[in-house]
Amino acid sequence: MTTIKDIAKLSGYSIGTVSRVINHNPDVSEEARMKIEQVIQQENFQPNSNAKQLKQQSSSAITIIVKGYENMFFEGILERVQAILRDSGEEVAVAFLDEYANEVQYALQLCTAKKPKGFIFLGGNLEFFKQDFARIDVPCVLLTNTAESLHLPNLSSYTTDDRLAGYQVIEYLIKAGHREIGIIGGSASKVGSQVGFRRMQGCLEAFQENHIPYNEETNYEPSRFSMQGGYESTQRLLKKNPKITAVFAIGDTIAIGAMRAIRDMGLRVPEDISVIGYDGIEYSRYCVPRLATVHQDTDALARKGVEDLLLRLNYSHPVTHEDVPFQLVEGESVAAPRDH
Amino acid sequence: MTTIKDIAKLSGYSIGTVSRVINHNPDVSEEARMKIEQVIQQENFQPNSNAKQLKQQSSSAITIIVKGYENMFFEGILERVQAILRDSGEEVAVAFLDEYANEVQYALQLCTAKKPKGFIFLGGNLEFFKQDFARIDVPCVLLTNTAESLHLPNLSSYTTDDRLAGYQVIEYLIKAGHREIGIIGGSASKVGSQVGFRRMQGCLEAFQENHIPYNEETNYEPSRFSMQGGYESTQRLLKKNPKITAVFAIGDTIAIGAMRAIRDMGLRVPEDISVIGYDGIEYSRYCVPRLATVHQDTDALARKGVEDLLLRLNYSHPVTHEDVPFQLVEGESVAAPRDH
DNA sequence: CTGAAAGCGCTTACAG
DNA sequence: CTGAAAGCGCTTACAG
Repeated sequence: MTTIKDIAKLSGYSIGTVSRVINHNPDVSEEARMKIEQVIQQENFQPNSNAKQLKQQSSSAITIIVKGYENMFFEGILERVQAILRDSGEEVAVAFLDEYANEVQYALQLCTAKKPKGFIFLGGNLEFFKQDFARIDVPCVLLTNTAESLHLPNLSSYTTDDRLAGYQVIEYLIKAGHREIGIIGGSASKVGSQVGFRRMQGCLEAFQENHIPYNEETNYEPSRFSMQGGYESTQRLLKKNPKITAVFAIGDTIAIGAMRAIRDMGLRVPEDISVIGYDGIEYSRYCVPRLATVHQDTDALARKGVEDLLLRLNYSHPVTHEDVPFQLVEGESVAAPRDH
Repeated sequence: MTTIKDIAKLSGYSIGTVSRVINHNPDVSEEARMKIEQVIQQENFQPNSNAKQLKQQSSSAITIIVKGYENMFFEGILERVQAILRDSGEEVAVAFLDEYANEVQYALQLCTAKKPKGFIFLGGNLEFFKQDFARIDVPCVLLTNTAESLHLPNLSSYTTDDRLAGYQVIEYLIKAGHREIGIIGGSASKVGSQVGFRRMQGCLEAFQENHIPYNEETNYEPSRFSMQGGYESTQRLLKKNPKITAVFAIGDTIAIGAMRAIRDMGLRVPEDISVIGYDGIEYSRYCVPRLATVHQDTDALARKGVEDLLLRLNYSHPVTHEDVPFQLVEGESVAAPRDH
């Protein structure tokens, strides 16, 4: 293996100077830089990251923490994030956690064990960030939730405007003629920091503004972000409230389960029950019927998140909190209710 | 941060002995071991992996290479593999590659750059392994393809018996009454080492044994492992051969695209065209109609692959090549052809 | 069974 | 602008 020593010998400079060239230290003569870079090129030299990290007392890996299994939406972002990071030459570690696990606690643990140089959270519960994030001292980015209100010094966040999107979904269903609308997904709305809470807030606003009654008891059912969760919750919801004509599943994965449940109850989508999802995963464009949904801009989320992290990793750059645009896709799964 | 030095001081032994305890070296007195382990416990000491790896000249990360994007089947395995590895305290890096990329070349690159201590390949082209794998000297496991015939000294493999499963799929369709069967997916069958080739082999055997004509020109269409690939290929296939009454998509993701394409051509599944997939992803149980498919045992694949790797990483353990059982799931997407 | 010591490949004050 | 040297935290012959 070629080491910095070889490069030093070959270039005629000391390893100190070679190290400076590698790390873009400005205190190197143009001449030395040229020569050393040429040798590095020619030898195809890669600095040993273990040695580097040992000195710098940190690991080279950026860790991506994904909340929830079988979450196709997050997996789409994950793939993008990983690809961009890889192209930037960064090492990427990935951890999948249960959607109810404490991701900040987990990150904290990793910090003492492996000292990653940064984190990207795919999904996150603000409550956990409020409690424990202060002890994390590496740059972090939260995707699909906003941490603006927390004012943490090393946490950026990028998200869809969930409140607005939730509002538009309900408005859309109301305009289609629905009055008895069910909502599925997320934990009980009291838990103010889970994904889905802001979506729910937007929904409530839309109900109020349109004077449509909404009763959490009869029109809401919590669900995990999974097909099975959606399946079971939908059955419970429609059993306890048979008047419902439209269902808003706050994740496409949930919506898939919902559509299957409706079908298994002998009803049809959208003729008997309309369904609208959230996320805009690829599958929403292929299922039968095509799913109405809120399409989140996976690409922008991934790109902005990574750019932000890289910037803050390498320079002193302020944290950012930004909404990325979304799009309500009409699909084929929403129709006017039967009676209208 | 507590280091091995602190533990040495606190326990009254030298750092050498502490290191031996950490690494389960048998040449340590019971007394020393007890005392040192107690101090490690009490201080919650984690050895610095960078220092360790620097000495041992390898990185601590096990790298998982996933071939193909939006491959829900691989993502299911990935999540399992990652979780098991994490519970074993291993660091896990992940790389998603295009399904046609050269994964061995990529692994080779990583070997010089980061020196991972092992690889798990999710999907792999045997051709690439044949060409370049010899230069990889860390333990590797290939999942969903068999490398038995390659006789590589550090490559185990676990897979479904694709040939047999392919055989059973065609047999099943024939028993259902189909004579004009289309196959979608994989590269041209000449490329003998891609996923899908062995599935195809099984299909051909079944056709022959049952004296059903099969013509690659008119009954086959290649496709990427993606919904869009499946969608487009199915349209091409059914246009060039309208007599087809059943389609075998060699991946569920492809099958999803196929079902959508059939629908968009004004036909119904399974009334007009039967569809059967491969993989048994979760979604196959939720789509409408439920997808007939070959259910691969994700869990066994993940578990056996990881166990094998860990064993070979920590002890001298021989490579293994094993088939895991599969199951043909009938679903709702296959029916007798119209004319029968 | 144990300790002292060399060394893994790098970075970074320090001195010049 | 450059080099010599210390040191990051660990492992592992070596000697005893």
